[in-house]
Amino acid sequence: MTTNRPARHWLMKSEPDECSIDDALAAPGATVPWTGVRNYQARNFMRDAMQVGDGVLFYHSSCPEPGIAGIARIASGTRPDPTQFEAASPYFDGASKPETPRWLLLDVQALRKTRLLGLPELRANPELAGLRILQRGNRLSITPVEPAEWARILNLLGAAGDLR
DNA sequence: GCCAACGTTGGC
DNA sequence: GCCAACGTTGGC
Repeated sequence: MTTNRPARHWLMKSEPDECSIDDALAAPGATVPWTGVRNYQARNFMRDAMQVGDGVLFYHSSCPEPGIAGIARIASGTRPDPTQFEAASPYFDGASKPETPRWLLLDVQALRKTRLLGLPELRANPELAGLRILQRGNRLSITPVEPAEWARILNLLGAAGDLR
């Protein structure tokens, strides 16, 4: 309805035990379905704001060295996350019905692995002080990244040349 | 393993 | 609709 796009860049958390940047790169087409989002705010980002081609910072969380581990892109629109209907899945949601799926996913295509840009280094950059991931108590698994933040991070990763 | 912070649930 | 209790997240 509006032509405004609030964000073109995102940070997406993944536990490397579940899906690391290496796992994503090794997947067919380097593309993985982003299963397991069970938070309404994150779901709404996928549903309402994220578009094919948007840039993604691939973040490793809940691991010995949390931080940005790679660059990816949004590779599809949303569709229902099948794991919500699988009783054996840790992501099972018995309250969600196939006629009205509650949870969505989209495909994420890994573009490249980077050096690990860890939290201490992120915090050391005043330009990145506004990063949602650095805010106290932030738990959102998908957060928007401002254009200046994206540019700064790609710079730190030495990837500014070949990726917008 | 700890614990602060947050989201969700459910009784009222 | 309030809010306490509970479960989860995630860095340390």
